[in-house]
Amino acid sequence: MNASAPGWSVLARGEAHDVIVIDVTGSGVETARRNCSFAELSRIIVDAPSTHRWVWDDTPRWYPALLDAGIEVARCHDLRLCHAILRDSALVTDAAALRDAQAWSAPADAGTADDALFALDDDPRGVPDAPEEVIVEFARQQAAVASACDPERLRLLLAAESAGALVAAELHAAGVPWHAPTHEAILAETLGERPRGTALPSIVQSRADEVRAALGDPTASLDSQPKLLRALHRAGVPARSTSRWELAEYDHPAIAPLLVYKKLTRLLSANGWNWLSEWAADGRFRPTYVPGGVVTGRWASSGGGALQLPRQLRPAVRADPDWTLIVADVAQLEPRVLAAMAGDTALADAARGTDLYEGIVAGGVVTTRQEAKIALLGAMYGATTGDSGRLVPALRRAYPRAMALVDDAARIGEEGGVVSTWLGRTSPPPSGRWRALQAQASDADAGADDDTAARRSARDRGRFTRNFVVQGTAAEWALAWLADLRTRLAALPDVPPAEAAAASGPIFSRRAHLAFFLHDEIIVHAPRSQAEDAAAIVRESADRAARLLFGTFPIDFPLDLRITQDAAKD
DNA sequence: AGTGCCTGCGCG
DNA sequence: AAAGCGCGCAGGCACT
Repeated sequence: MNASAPGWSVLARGEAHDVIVIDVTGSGVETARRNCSFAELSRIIVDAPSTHRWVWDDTPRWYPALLDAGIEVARCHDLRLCHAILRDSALVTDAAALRDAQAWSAPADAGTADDALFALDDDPRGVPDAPEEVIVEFARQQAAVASACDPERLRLLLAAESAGALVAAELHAAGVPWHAPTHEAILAETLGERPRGTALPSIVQSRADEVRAALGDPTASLDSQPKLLRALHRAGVPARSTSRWELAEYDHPAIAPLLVYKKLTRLLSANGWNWLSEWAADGRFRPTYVPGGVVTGRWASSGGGALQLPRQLRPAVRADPDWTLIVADVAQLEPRVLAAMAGDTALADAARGTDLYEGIVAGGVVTTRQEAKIALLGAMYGATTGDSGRLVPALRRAYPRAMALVDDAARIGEEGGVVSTWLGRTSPPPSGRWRALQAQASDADAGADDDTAARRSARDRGRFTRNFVVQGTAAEWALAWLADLRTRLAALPDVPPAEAAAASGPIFSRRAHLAFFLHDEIIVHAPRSQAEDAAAIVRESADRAARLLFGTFPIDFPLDLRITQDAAKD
């Protein structure tokens, strides 16, 4: 390889455990091919310029092993993720070849995360990794991009999505610094001392006793929804469900301790001592992130409930000694994205300060911040009734362009069409079942029930496509933020070995690194000496993401950012 | 014993 | 059953 020329290399798996490195031009023309060992591959990657792009079937099958060996990859093209985008994108004029290549439509498989590359058993349930198939798929994708009506946007999306795959692997490798003693203290204070065996912690048991006493039913089951419902009925509480919101409606002495009991058992079962020993025993919480796991382009996760960490446990996210956390989230990401997409300067004006909702109040559209918030959420989610639905018309008058964008997306969805994000991720077409339901309702002999069901499913789909364009574009903004952030953090110098945070692994123990990501929020774990630099990078990356997506349109994405020891909200 | 659905609740 | 989007997970339960 000519180390000075930015380029592309396709990586594939050869016989036994060797790797086939195929140098290609950006348009997919093959220029050189060779076999190598893992050690040789590591050397090739380290020696390549940072602009070189590594093309591979599936990031979780390559990158974890490289990270373990201390090798970082600057740029990649993840064929599985990009296939899914290109196959469905409305920007692509001819996706037939991609749709025919069904082997590339394998869903993300968390089981490939830790083992697949160089594993002894090769039972790849995922996408193909043989050289010929990988090369052909790459060529298909390059052709699809070239044929698109806006190739640059798609290239941006594919690069961002692939960078996200790298970030996901890095987040897993580095982990969230987790302070078990703090977690245990929260559990002890909230639930009571950890019991032996299967007994309930003392405070949980006390609340259960109170509920049963108030019900006059010493054997009432509190954990089985149907049994609890019957016990409530016997005690004169005619609830139809056992959800918190409904139970709170009733005035009965069992309700208050029951609501507490439910809250405590939730903490116990979701993030109790078992969770701690299973997921954070070594001082790091390492969830498996699943880039592209949500149709809108958001990430999903599997294992440990990474995307549901209760705020209550945030204090347990704590920097290592001599390190700090930079905790940053975007204020009102989705409405800002909507303003920019729609070119709605009135909404962008409202967003000018730090609080978009206050901006809407200041514009006289509604009278309180709370109203502004539920109105805007209602507009993006498709609320039609209640407080939210009532306030939406005021928004429609004040911000006609933004509202037209989401209203159009909803109408298209109701009619069975597809909608796209800013960079070209396109919603899936309606299912056969959905189309059949609509067709049935328009039959001459359709009954009123058919009609009702069809209208309802049409509106359901409209709310989905309405939200898709906003949620999906917000996810693109977040990917752009992450991509720039990881690159710039990677350029920070290593700190002296004495300051290393050993649990973060061979790469991330020595400099600031991403530790957590959740839709519109990131946590960076940084040596104290790098905290200010890293925080500046976090802010600058947000600005660069805004410009990358929306150019000169006057919208900003202010961060709530703090440099702290732990992630508790202060 | 394994599966798949339902309810409920955590997160954005 | 929080009006309205997107998720994951635990526990119970009905089914095979």
